[in-house]
Amino acid sequence: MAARDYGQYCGVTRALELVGERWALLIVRDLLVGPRRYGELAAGLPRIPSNILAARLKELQGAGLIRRVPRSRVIIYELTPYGRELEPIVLALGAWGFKAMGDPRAEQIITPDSMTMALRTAFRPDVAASLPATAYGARFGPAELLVRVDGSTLDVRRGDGPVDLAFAAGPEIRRLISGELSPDRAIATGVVEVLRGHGRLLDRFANTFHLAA
Amino acid sequence: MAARDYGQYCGVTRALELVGERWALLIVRDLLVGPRRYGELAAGLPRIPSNILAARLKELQGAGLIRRVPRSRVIIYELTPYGRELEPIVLALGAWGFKAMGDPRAEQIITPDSMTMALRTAFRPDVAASLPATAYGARFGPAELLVRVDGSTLDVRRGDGPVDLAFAAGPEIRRLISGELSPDRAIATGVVEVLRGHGRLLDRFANTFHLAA
DNA sequence: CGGGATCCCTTAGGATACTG
DNA sequence: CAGTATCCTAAGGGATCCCG
Repeated sequence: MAARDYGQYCGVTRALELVGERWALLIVRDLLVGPRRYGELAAGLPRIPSNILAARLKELQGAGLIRRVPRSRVIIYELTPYGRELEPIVLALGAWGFKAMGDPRAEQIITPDSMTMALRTAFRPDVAASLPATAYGARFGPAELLVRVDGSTLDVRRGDGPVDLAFAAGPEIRRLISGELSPDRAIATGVVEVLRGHGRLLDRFANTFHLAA
Repeated sequence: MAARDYGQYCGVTRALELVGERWALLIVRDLLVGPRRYGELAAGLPRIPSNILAARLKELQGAGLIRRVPRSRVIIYELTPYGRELEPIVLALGAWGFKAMGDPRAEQIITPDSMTMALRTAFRPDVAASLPATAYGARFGPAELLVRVDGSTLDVRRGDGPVDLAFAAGPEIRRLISGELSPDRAIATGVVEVLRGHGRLLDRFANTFHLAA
């Protein structure tokens, strides 16, 4: 239960003792999107063995990063304030790792929560502030996200709703975010399929969400 | 050799595949201080098995984070630009982990490189800019650091030199950095032992280096 | 002596099945 | 649905040895 320690009195080692174990930071990533039930976490991390998920949840709880809250017959896990302080770090790791993402391999999936965090990472509030409020419906495989940008604020949630532009895309969306692929070509090559609204709005999307590659 | 993957197409998972393995980020931490030889890395990470150190160095090299440079009969390891981009992340992890550091346990050590990174984490350039240039000689157990603050720049290196204030301290120095312990009381209780110069300068030190607990 | 490689053993982690 | 229990593999730990 006590995580393996590094034997050093150092902030970095302490941090790694708390969230350095395999899967731990991915659980945090998903909980940053919102409180989740055990089954939801398992669904968002399809390759995690259930015993490991259970063990990590206990460790994170013991470390004061998450709370286990019974809510009307079901149990939900949510981040404590201390756990939520990891948000900038997780986002920074996402931006850093983004640069090393090659092309997607067949077995690699995109989950709603990971995509939500990716959008948060790529969001450019200053750019968004100068654009009209826009709602996007983004479908990535089975994940349907409602992305609302209003001024410099971003709200991403699951499900759909009234949107200005609805589109479907595969993992190749990465090349749109990185600027390797223009919105025009993304549509022309079928990387992005416009479902509703005018394709021109994909320009706005690409301007609002951008990450260096 | 290929790190175990998470099966997700996501920046965070990619980052963890590159630096999420045990010890990896600590190697990066030490290399952020400067290029190091194999033996120096091993000395700074006393509990790492040598086969693991060798394996991590190969993985980090394969991932393009570090370079293996032969230099006049010896081999040194240094970060690539991509590896150096981890600096803000490592510092942020250090600051976050700092809050969860309890009191030091007997077997926990302080290494020169970890202390250097801790000072970088705690450094407040804006505060320093309004103070006179100052050189500190800080001894933490066996580690002797020369800490030079000039305007908003910080330079930490090993060894000593001409300083305005020289002091020795144990791991309890943490409580000075966090503000739990005033400089006066740090000296009075023996947490900090002034070796040279005027103890008043410890005020300046505590103002220059501060981390929330 | 620096820079590893090898051996053996322990334990975390993965796959799967099972239970309150 | 929310986890345990079990079994097995592979990564990590510790010591020692090797090679240029």
